[in-house]
Amino acid sequence: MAEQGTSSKLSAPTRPTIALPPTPAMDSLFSDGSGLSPGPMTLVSAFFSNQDSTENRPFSQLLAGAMASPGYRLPYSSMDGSLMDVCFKDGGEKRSEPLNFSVPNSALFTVPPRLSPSGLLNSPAFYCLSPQSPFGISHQQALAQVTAQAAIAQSLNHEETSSQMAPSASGLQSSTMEYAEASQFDGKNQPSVAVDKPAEDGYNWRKYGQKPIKGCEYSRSYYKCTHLKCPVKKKVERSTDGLITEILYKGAHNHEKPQPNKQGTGSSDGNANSQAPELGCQGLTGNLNKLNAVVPVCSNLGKIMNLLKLQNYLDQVRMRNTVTKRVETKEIIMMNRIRKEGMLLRKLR
DNA sequence: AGCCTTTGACCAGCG
DNA sequence: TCGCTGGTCAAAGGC
Ligand SMILES: [Zn+2]
Repeated sequence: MAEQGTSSKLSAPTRPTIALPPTPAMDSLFSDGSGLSPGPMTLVSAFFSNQDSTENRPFSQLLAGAMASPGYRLPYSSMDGSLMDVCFKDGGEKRSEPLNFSVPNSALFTVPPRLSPSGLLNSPAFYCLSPQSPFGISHQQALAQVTAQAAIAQSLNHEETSSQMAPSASGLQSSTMEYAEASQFDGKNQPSVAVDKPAEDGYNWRKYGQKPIKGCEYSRSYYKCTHLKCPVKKKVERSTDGLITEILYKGAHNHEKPQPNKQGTGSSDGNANSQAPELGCQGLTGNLNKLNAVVPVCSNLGKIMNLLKLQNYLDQVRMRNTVTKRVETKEIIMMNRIRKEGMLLRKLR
């Protein structure tokens, strides 16, 4: 498809992608709340930013900035210290260059300390950070390692706390059902090889195709949500070295995230990462969605509502993190072992 | 047994 | 019409 080619190529040819899964919460965040209506395919990308320019602003200023600026973006700070810049854009619009560089006046703000870094660990953004896996292992093994990497990254990163967020206003009001992220990172604390599993977003995915694209410079994997009658698909684009360069979601889930004990039956996507039930926040989110349906998102009030939903989502992420850690224990052991082996290999060389 | 990934084939859109 | 590219199907095999 034409709309994704430009973004992936220019965004980060050799850089991993992080995914922002279309969870209902996120759907409510970045859509008009209409829910399931599948609009025209839209390309939205996110990019890591190498630069560490950070304007630390409280959440209150975040609100002010959102109301004042026509567009804003969401740079997350990844666990390995790299900065992940998440951008959203209205549907239908093709983009030929990273948004980070095209929105000079965007309001940058810091993620409240309540989120980072532990909360960020399980954020959709961070889900995508983990996929670079390492060692050319099987999907199943990689799946397990995805979460392990997250935990390890957390353990290795105590100093990195700066996180910026500045979602595009147009993105927040976008009703499109497909979005993508591309990213880059320094890779210092990351395994050098990507994993086939693109992201742990809490849903179960079944791969149904893979195609070499762009003259075999990239390969694209196609996934479907395994939930019954769920139309959501995602495409994961990887460079030749296996690093994820782009992830595209299409459609909206017509179901909640599977419960931890229902996620897959053992060996597939989304199993490694348990999800806490999105209780507590769900009601508020739902109410906000209803409000949003009444209040046009283009208005300041609409923007505020979106930001409240964003804050709400971050709260969910924080809650989820506590549950995930337990599940990750085994993977942590495995990853530590693999890392030791990697260090031995390096010494041998 | 069930669900997954892999992979070649097939199809549609486009220039 | 032809060739290219992207998206999907489905058989085969693995876990
Ligand atoms: Zn689904």
